[in-house]
Amino acid sequence: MNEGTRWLEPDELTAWMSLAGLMFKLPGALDYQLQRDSGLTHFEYLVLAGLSDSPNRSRRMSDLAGFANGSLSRLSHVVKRLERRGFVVRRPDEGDGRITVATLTDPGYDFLVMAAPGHVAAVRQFVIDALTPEQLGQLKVIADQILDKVDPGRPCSESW
Amino acid sequence: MNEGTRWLEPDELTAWMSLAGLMFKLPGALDYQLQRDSGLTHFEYLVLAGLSDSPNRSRRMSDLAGFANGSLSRLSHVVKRLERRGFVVRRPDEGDGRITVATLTDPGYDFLVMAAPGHVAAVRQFVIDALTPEQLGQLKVIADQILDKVDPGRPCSESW
DNA sequence: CCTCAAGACTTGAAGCGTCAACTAATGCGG
DNA sequence: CCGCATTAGTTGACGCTTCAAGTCTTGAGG
Repeated sequence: MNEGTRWLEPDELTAWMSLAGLMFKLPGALDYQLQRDSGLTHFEYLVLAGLSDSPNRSRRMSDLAGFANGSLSRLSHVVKRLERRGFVVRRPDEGDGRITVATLTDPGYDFLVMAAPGHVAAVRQFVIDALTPEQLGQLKVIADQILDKVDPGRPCSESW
Repeated sequence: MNEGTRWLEPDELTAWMSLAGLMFKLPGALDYQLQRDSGLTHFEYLVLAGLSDSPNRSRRMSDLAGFANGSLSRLSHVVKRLERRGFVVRRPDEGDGRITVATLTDPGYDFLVMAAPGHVAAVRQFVIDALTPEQLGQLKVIADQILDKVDPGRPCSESW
C-alpha cells in the first residue's frame, strides 16, 4: 500500500483490536443494564450522579458536560428530557444570565438511589471483578495517558 | 443509601472513571478524523478493512458483524449505505440461500487504501504512542479479560 | 452610553444505532 | 416429503447524538 505510512506491528494491532472491541461492546453492555432496569442511558446516569454530589445538588451546564464527558449540546438535549421526567430543573444563574444551573430534584435523587446499585453491580461485574487490583491500577494509568492525547488539558480527576 | 450494595472503593472509582472517560472520548476522536478525512465511520472502516483481508475480499454478513463488533442489524444498515456508495456488493450464497456474502469492490478497495494511512496515524497518535510497549501488553490482557465478562464466548483474536 | 465581539447555552434537522417485527431458506422429525 | 422450528438477514420506526445556526447575555472599547 502506501510507502510513507508506518503500519501497526502485530503486537500493536492485537492490542488495538482488543481495545477497539472494548470500546464497542462495553458501552452497550452498561447501557443495556441501565436501560432495562431504570430506563436511563449511561450518560443520563452520569448527569444525575454528577449533580447528586455537587453542592446543593446543582451545577452549571458546562461543568456538568465536562464531568459527564459530553458536549454541551448533548447535555442540553439530555437535561431537557430529564426535566420533562421531573428529575432535574434548570434556571438561569443570578449574577450571570448566560449561565444555566441544573439542579437535581428530590424525585430525581430518589430515582438515582434506585438506579445506582444495579449500575454499580454491572460495573463491578464487567470491569472490577475482571481485573486484579494491580491491573486496575495499570488501567487507570493507561486510560489517563490515552485521554491526555485525545483531549489534552482536561481536568484529570480533580472534580472528585 | 442502600445497605446491601458494595460501592466502589476510591481506587476502583478513579480507575473506572478514567475508563469511562476513555469509552466516551476515544470513539469520538477516531470518528472525527475518519469522518473529516474520508467520510467514513469507524464502524464502516472496520467493515471495509474486514473485507479487504478476507479471501476474495468477501465475507458473510454474520462473520463481518462479529469482526466489526456490531450487531447484524447494524451491519445490514451500514452495508446498504456502503453499497449505495459503490464500495461493496451483496449477493446470496450459492449452496445456502440464507447466507449473504458481502464483497469489497475495486472502488471500495481503492477508497480504503486512501483512508487507511490517516486512520492508522490517528490510532498511533492517540493510543500506541501514548503507551510503552509494556503498557500495550497490559492493555491487551486487561481489555480481553473485560471483554470476556461482557461477551463470554467470543472468538478471541482468532480471525487474525 | 452604545456597539460589538465573545461566552453560554438552546434549538432543529439529519444521520446513525437499536429494537422488534418480518421474510426467506434450511433441515430435521415423523 | 410435509410441517415447523431454526438460522440468516432485512426492514421501519423511534430515540439519541451531532452539527450548524440561532438566541440572549456580558463585558470591553470608543
